[in-house]
Amino acid sequence: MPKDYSLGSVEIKLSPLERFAQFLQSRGKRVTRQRRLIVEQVFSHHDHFDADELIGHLQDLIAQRKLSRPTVYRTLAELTEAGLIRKMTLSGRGVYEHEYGYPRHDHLHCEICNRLLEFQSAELEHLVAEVAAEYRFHVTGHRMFVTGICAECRRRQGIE
Amino acid sequence: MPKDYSLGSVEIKLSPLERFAQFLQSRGKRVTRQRRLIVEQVFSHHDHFDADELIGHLQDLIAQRKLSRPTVYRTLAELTEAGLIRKMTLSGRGVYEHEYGYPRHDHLHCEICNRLLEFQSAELEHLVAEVAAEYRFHVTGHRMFVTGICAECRRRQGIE
DNA sequence: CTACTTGCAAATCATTTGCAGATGA
DNA sequence: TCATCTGCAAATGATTTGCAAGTAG
Repeated sequence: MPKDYSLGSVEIKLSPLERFAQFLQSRGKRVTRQRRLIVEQVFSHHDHFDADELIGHLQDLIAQRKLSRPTVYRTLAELTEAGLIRKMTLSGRGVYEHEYGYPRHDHLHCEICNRLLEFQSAELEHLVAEVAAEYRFHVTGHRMFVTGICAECRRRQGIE
Repeated sequence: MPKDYSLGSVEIKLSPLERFAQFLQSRGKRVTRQRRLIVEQVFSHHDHFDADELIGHLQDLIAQRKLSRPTVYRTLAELTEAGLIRKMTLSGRGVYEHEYGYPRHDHLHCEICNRLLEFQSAELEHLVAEVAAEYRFHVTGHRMFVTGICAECRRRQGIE
């Protein structure tokens, strides 16, 4: 029987915005219009994104000067600190994904379409623990990227 | 019996410089004094390094204008392309390690001392293959980073 | 009120590039 | 010879910062 590497979701008690508000409050920071707008856009759909893509989605607001590029960067950093999103670096630029409400997972990165597929593996977690024990290393996290070509791109390449 | 995650070395028939010369030739490129100096420094000891550290070691030569910063970057790119070294990105900046003459491995990254420990795991390779098969993903490589605190730093922290 | 925020413009910082002179095969 | 290289200075591009004006609590 093949194992299931797919992802479900994790139950959450607060909306991302509520959770962020909580974080901000605990830091003596304020819930501003800009921060609200950004959180809403970020959590409007589950996807990996970089700062430019996010800014692209917020283009209108930026054109109307309701929001600026630096504020987007500042807020992304806060969301990361708050644990709402997770930041990784792909070929030099920051890439983000939801952390709040999503289970821990790792990635398959397609070199052709640049997409990130997610998978979960209990064995991997176990293996990490085993290696760490051997090195007397205290694990706080891990990040695994498998690079290659996804099924779709392989098919497409086969055709072309 | 605990498993062995440590690394040996891989037998090589050519010195890094010879191998690089071969690569350069195949590309119609030249073996210059600068490229020689850089390869020699890079392979003078097994370690992880970034461009600045390497440039630091070559400081004298740079001061004497026998070598320049852009040439170091250019040569690092060529060495990577040649498969002599492997490039990774750690918090935004490029970090390199020997690939030629060293077995495939993954890393434990200490958040305190910033050191990279290497480990090898056949199980990990196997796991990657298994997950990839499930996704019909064609693997070309993988990169795994376990982050945490190394034994030395834990001891030091325990003391302080 | 007033400390935290923001937009703007300018600064950073690692890395890259254009180009005229230098050099390896 | 002469195409490839190199150093220099300047460009890049993502991200960050200083600062005066705006605003949440």
